[in-house]
Amino acid sequence: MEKAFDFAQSEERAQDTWRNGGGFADGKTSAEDAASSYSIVMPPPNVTGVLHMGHLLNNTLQDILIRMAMQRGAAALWQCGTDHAGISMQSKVEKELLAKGLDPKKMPRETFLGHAERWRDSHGNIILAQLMRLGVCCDFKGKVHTLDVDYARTVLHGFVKLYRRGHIYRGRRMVHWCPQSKTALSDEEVLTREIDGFLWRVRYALADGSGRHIDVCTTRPETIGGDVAIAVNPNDPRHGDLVGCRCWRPFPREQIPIVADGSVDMTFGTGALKITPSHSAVDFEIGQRHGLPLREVMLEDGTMNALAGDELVGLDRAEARLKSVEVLRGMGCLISEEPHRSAVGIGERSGVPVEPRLSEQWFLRYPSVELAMRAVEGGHIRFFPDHWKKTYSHWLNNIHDWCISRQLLWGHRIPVWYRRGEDRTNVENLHVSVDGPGDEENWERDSDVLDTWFSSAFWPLGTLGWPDQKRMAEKGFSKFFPTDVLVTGPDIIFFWVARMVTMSLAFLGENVPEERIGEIVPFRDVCLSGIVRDERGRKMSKSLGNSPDPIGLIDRYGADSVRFGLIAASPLGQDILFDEKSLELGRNFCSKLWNACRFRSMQGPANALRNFDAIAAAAAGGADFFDRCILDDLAKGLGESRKLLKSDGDGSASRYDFQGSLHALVRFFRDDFCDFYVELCKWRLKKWPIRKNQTLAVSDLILRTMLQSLSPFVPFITQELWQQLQFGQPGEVLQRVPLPDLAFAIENLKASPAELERCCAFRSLLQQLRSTATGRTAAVLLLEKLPDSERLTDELSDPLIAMVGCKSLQPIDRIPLTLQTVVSPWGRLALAVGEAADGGKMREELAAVRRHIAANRAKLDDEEFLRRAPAHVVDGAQKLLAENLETEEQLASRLDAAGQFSTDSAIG
RNA sequence: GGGCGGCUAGCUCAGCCGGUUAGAGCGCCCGGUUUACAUCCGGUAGGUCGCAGGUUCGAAUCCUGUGCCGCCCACCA
Repeated sequence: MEKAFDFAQSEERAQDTWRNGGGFADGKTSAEDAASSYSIVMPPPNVTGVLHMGHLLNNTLQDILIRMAMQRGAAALWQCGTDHAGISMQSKVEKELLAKGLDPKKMPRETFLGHAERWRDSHGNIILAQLMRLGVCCDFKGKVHTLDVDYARTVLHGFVKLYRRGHIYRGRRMVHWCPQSKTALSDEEVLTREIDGFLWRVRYALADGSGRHIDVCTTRPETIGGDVAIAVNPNDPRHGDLVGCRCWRPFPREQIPIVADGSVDMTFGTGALKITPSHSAVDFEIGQRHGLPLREVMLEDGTMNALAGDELVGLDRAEARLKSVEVLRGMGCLISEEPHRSAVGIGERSGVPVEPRLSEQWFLRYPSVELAMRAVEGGHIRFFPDHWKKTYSHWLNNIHDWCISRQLLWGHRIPVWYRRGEDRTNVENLHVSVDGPGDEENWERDSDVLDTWFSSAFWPLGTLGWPDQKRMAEKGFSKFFPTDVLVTGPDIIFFWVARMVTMSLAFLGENVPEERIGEIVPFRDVCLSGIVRDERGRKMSKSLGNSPDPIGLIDRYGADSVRFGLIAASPLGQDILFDEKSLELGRNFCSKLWNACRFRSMQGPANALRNFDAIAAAAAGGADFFDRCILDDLAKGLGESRKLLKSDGDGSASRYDFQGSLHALVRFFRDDFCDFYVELCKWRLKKWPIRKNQTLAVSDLILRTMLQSLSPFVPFITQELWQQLQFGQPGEVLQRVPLPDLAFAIENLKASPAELERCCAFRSLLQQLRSTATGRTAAVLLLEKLPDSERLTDELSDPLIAMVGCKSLQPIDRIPLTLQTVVSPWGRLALAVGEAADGGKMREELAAVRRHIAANRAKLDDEEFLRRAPAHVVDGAQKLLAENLETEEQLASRLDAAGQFSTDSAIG
């Protein structure tokens, strides 16, 4: 074997092996009928996107789960694909066209879509190719794009169904409008940000010629042209007499009424509110209540129209605000200007303030909301960490109808046709279907497309062929739905997770009784990973430049190290602070794994022993208690690892503790196997050749099992080593090799409780002796053989010496009292270090032990404790007390003797 | 204005349906290359578990209050 692990070469080789050997989770198994199935849908990345750290973490987690399922022999499907990403894709293409000197606004719909499709086809799969570098074994061949013909049919079908059930309707309502993208947005796509601005107090003169006036406070003077009234609270004594009067709008100068409305907050500003129904959702409602007209002063691109006043027309809304202040000041209507912080809606994609705008849109009244809540409350869908279900429920409890139409070109065009030249508001003139009206020439299709998130709400359904029975059968809908787990970020619980639940329940939930909700949810578990932040806790962003290039990291450290590092650094259910240093942990571990296997390969080939059971049999012959104990450790390590990362989909509580699960494997491998067992075996191999095969068989048993268990986490290096050590047939795909039944295989190798205790004692003995020996190479190990102790065999004395780190082992009749002794199976052991024992340190220890003794005695003297505490706790306290008393006695006598004996003379 | 999460060793975090003397990794410091690995091995030091009350024989863990830090939701113009 090579001296070091060459990840670049191994990655390529492993990919070949997986490609040729069915290494991807395409739902197929070698067995005719898999005993179980397991499925995950990958959150489809944006087709415009490039891989970022979040993808890396998220997909590593999914890959671990799916590989584990494959190892269990389950029919495992990991559906991947890409999302067409409506707004961001459209603006990207528009920008490219403008750069080429083409004006996207002036081209026909089809021309623009042609450009977009070409761009998508040439760049769209970059992100999946990048994911492949990470080693993910999703079903690349079965990838789905949300604009694929079949998937699009799913989406349109869903629309039509919901429309027919009365859940989708068209209406002229206030929506969030993005003047940059020139489309409506959903509530979720608008972020609220506190923005520092001003509050202007503006004077409106009464029209009765009395010289009286009413002042309003506003943050948006540019919309004054849209004012159609002033509203005051009917209970406000300051303005009560003005209700019913008319006043002058400053510009364009026109009389508007003063009305009374209970929703006006008397404590804010002057208690008078200017009513601009076309540009404020609240004002719109007030306007409706009072039968006020609408007066729109802004165009869809955010520039002011003629109604805004001669001074403002043509200006952008931001310029118009400044200008309007200037105009008001010139007119003497501006009473004051003070700094004011207010919450402003910002378009999630565009980053510009959105405008409330009245427009004709399609809305979805969410279906199955109640059921979606019950699905989670009843435990049919479980969140990890659990507390996210509160966020989910809170959102479902407070949702408004969803504006699903977008004034874009790129997306699923709404499957609605209007009879040409007829009144669109008349339902008679509407056609809603997936395939359109037969006589299309008489109809005109709705020009809007659907919100991208509307289409992704169908992801688990559509990728499995719903609602087409034939495609569902092909795709294995009955086998793979519901999916087992959804791994994603908590930031899209609203956007995606909750919406998928409502859709699945709505379409599959007809006539399903409550107890079977679990069969119609889109996924059983939702595992929310943290957000990857930089080492200082800041969100990674392009502008900060703190986001490393994932592919660059893979190039430099290797995919396994990146995966390992990310897992090792991500705490359970919290954001992860990414530091490149954590990748070094991964690299170091890979190196350790490589070297341990290299050491094994140096002892001779394992080629005769490809069969696990044969190895187990060879390991059993003549095994000593160290062999039995290391296998016991192995079983414990594996058990711990699996407990923390259960993914059987058997309904038992999983923890999705990836970090803990990996750590349990690493701990066993490094501490128990490499640093203890292998070190021990070095001498056994050297001094006792007759047991070589047996010893190597134990090693092989462990290495095989570890390679398999680690392979979901670090698939490349394990695949490479599996091949190099010839544990499997050439070309064998490691994730397809069934996990051995370890418990059964090592039945003959089970360590007895006594042996385990002895092994454990031996190791703690080593540790005690080492701490004394550290830094003292001249130390000599003393053995005081007791009458009933075992014989210390040659093959154990050498490793003992080596592992303690001393010079030699010397039998002695009586160990001096000054030395700390440990009891071993071969008698009492002590370390003579050639210098006087450290009395100061011993006195410290003695004081500590005495403190413990006092605390323990107090506890055991307390009758309440004895009466109320459970037996095992009392027993424990008693046992501890006894141990401490013994230690105290030993320490005391050593201290006592310290003055009388010198270690040098004892060795002589 | 509501809601959620965090506060444990220098750093990042476990432990939290109460029970022996609070753990890990990294870092620090000390010591080590005898045929896997210095990308390594061994060892030491380091914490009144944010704060204050309460419940209990017993609290990092449960309850109440409170302080910081972060996030999400919300139409005060």
